[in-house]
Amino acid sequence: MVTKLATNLPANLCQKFLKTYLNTGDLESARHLFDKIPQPDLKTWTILVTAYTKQGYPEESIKLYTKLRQKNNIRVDSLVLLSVVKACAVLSDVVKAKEIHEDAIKVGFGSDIVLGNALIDMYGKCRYFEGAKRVFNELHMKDVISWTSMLACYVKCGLPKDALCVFRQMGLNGMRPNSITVSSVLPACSDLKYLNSGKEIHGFVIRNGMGHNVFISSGIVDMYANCLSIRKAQLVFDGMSQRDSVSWNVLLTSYFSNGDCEKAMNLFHQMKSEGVKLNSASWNSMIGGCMQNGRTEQALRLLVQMQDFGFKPNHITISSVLPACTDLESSKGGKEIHGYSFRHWFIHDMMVGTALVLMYAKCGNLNLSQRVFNSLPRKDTVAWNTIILANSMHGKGEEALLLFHKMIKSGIKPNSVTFTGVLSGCSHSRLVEEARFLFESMSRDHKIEPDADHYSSMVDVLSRAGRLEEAYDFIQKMPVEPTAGAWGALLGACRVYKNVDIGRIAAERLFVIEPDNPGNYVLLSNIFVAAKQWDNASHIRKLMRDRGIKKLPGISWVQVKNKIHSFSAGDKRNNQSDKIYEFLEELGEKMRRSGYLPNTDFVLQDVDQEEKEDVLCSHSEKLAVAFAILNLSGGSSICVFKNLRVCGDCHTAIKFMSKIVGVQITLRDSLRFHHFRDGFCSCRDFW
DNA sequence: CTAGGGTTAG
Repeated sequence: MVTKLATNLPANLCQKFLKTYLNTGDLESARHLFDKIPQPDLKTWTILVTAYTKQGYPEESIKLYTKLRQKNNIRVDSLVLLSVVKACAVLSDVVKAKEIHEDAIKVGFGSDIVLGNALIDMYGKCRYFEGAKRVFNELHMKDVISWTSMLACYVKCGLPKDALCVFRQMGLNGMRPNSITVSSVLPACSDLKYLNSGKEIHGFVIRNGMGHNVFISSGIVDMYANCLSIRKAQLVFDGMSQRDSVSWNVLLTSYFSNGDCEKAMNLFHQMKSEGVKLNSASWNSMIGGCMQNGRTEQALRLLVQMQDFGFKPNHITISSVLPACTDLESSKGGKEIHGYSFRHWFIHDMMVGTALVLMYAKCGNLNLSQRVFNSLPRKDTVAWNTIILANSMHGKGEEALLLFHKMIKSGIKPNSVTFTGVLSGCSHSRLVEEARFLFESMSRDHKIEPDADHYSSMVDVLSRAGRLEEAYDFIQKMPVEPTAGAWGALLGACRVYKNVDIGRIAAERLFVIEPDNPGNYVLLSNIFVAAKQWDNASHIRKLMRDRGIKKLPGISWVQVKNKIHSFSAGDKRNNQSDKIYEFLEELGEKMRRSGYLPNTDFVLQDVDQEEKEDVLCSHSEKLAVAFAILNLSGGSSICVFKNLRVCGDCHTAIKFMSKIVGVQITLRDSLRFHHFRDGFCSCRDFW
């Protein structure tokens, strides 16, 4: 009835009907009516845009606003902008944020402090501090909210130093921080581990009687846990006049981030027995804490318990527990979680989506990873970083580069992790010049100073490309202290390229930086063996014995019919062991005939040639691959996981296997994925 | 009318 009349109704009556629908929450009828109005005026548009934002449909709000902008006869005002700014903040969509900012400039928001503040907040939520800074500088007058929003923006963007700077400046400008300012600045002290600044703010809180605010006191607990000790944090917590669930959750999280899982568990029991009202966040803290401390199984058990207590896992729960599915060991639980996120529409949450992209990539399925990424409604920096990293992990350096350029083109700003991802892609695909260009463009074009990780990545790029002297030269000239990562990359390449001199230097540095890492000793010993320097090799092995360092046992595992089967070198525990060794021997014959030469440089023991070949034959990855091939039952691809780097001989052998048996073999080692197909590996033999 | 605590990437 109403919609039929709409074409004839005066504007103010239409608005009245619209409001009536909206008051009862009937967005659908409201939209229906709106669509029937021939020439809605700005006020009518604003009513609907605001309604969409308020009722939790930010996408619709922005869509409608975009439509409005296309109308040449209507100029947007600050009221409608305010609504759409809020919507954009919820979505944290930088691209849209910039467009809306442009519109706001046309309107001239400079004296509209409310719109200006909302814009700063929006940019903060989008993690785009440059935009926020521009708005902040353009504001003619600034109030506490302007300063606080700017400060919070810096914290969100990972720039705690700038946040503290804003905090000091607002004092100099005669602006008094309020309780929200204080609770926003505390995490900055926490991040920087600036105990003195933290104490200073604690003093300010006490002097101004803000100590009773739970937001603030919880922030102080967190600050002390990060900057000083969990004991001091506990003391402050004990002295708090008021505590809510969040205060308890903060302390709980602090114990976990201190690695004290036992204390955290105890605290959780205490919470239950003292009748503290548990909420989803308490369970999320427990699950997230267990995950960060490698207690995968416990996290999955808590996930079940949480539901027994009547709490539904939410998108935060899912994001934090999804990494549990990246090892095949927990793949069963992982599949359940995956199904759960589908059923509950968490797939559309950016963080869940991003965690899924990573999960699929880490499980060896780059295709699905890419598909989830493509289906993401919006892609932020973290999402792009993840897909770039996923491609790099799988040896797709060119794709990683392509994605990087796409990211820039779509208006998403790269951060330091982005460059770690692309550079690692370059190193796995031998893209030396591309990497050099990227590395130089970091500070020049993107204002990101390379850190130790980026320098290590460059060492890795040069090393894997076989430019060992250049890499060594680069290490010596780099302005930051070379990390174990840098020397490790160089040492690994020295094994591949059989360079004794540089390998020895790199290893000696590593023996100082990480004396307990057995991998370095093994690598150097392998290098000596390959160069037939038996004495040096046995010297290294003696060094290992003297220092009590044990070689980490290599373990490979593979899933066959929903069960995980794991293998160690020479393993005969599997009930198909006889068949496996028989098969490998048979296969070895065929391989030799097509040109395979066992490379005994990769054997540590002092045994004769024939025995060495036997040892090679029984490496865990070969056993797992053989087992998987024997149990293919019609399939054409297998996926094997190994805890250490793949052995060089196994790498060659598996290439032959893929050709002779005609299967696709995916092998994930500690560093990356190898995709073997028809006698070739995706890593192009630079593993 | 505008700002705050637990979650995602190495």
